[in-house]
Amino acid sequence: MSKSSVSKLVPKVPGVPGASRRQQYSASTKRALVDVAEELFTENGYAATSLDSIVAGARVTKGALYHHFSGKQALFEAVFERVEHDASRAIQKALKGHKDPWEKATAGLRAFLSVVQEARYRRIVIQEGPSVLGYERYREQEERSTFANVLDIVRSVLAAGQWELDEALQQTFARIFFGAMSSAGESVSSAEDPIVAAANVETAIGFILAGFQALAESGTDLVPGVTGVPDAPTS
Amino acid sequence: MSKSSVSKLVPKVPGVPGASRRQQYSASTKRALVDVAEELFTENGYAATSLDSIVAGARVTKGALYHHFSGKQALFEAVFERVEHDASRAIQKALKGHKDPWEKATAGLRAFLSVVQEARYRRIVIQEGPSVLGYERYREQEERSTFANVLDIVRSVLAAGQWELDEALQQTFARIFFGAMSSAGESVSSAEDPIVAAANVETAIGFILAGFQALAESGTDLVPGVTGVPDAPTS
DNA sequence: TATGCCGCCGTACCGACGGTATGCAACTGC
DNA sequence: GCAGTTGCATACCGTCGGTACGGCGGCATA
Repeated sequence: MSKSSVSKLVPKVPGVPGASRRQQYSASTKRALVDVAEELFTENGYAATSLDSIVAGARVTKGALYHHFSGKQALFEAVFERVEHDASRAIQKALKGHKDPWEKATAGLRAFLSVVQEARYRRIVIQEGPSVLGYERYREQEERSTFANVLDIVRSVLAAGQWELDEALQQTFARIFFGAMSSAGESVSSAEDPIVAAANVETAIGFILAGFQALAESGTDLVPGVTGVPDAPTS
Repeated sequence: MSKSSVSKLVPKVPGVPGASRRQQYSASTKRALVDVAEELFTENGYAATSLDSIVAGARVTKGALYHHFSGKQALFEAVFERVEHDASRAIQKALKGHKDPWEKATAGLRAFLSVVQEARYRRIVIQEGPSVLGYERYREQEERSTFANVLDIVRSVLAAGQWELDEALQQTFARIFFGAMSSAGESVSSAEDPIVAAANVETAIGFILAGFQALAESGTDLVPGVTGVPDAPTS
């Protein structure tokens, strides 16, 4: 398998019909490279995928690859951006129409759990993203897409609880939930029965949200814990 | 810098005084390899660290390396195990003496936040661990050390709330908290001011724990959410 | 003490991979 | 038609992980 998804040589870039013939061909090969790269990166990982195998799958040569991308990492980043973009779109779609923050959070949770079960998202974004791109670059990429969705949901929930938190603390909450759901999603996908595992995750997160609701109804305030977490040894 | 930590050629393995001269030499070089590897992996990452630079730092050759390890990945795994082991010990030490589950959780949280600020733990365990070892191997390594501590804490908290959950759900809670704290720790370390960032994390997690307490006092039960999260498209 | 053995490690080498330099052919604007 | 540019192929290089093999030296045995 895996050869079936390789795009045809015939240009078919319907998004840019006004482009010249040359530009259409160029966009077609570039797209073919990203397609094949996404497939192979997902299947074998970044390090185990050779550029030769990618260009062979796209039926071009390394000359074409290095014409469109500055190197292997840049190609990975193009794949990364597309996967992130698709994921973010899917989540946004699921959020649409929900007004109640708690329902919104539940819908977002389910959408995220669905996204995180895609092999390409787990492999490319969660597993290899931080390692290949470096954490800094990984973070700034992700903050413009999926993480932004999580942050949006978190803001809604916090606003529903009448808590007024500064920007940094909201970001912290979003980080926590994002990390929690990424890790949970990873374990869901590798579970024997992903269905019940996903249900467990939903139960657990739902329980945490229920705790938020309980605190909101009782009017409990946030107590800052400036108790001073010791910083790490400089080793 | 970085050359200062390279061990001397003279054997100095005080842990095994009964060993023969040969064995001492052997253990010394093996230890030197792991030391240098840990340092270089932490500083430059796995892929950007060549075996030549490692053996040069340890003042041996590749023959020695391949005598002690089956390859680069095995060497990384040795480093990984040691870093994980140290981290787990540090957390266990912090947990000692605490009887109240909530205090225990707070102490564990602080210990973890401290550990996760070590550059070697973030780089080797969190960032590159899943990518280099593969998620399966990463998980089984980690479940014997740091994750076990988190699971222990989670069990305590859940037991304090009188909730009787099955094993899978407890593991799910632990996964969630582990991922949350890993992600949070990563952002703490890369923050402009890690001190206040750590305080924010403590506040946020503390708030979630407060929600647990509120639910425990009100006797709220866990409602399983078998509402069926849709599984991913097979792409 | 002599000797055979084997653990420990050095040397030399290989194939594969990421990256680069260069050339050329096809398309485009004039 | 013609020069210039774009898009890509070909050939090549340096580096890296990994392997084959040899030898030196400690160590148990007679």
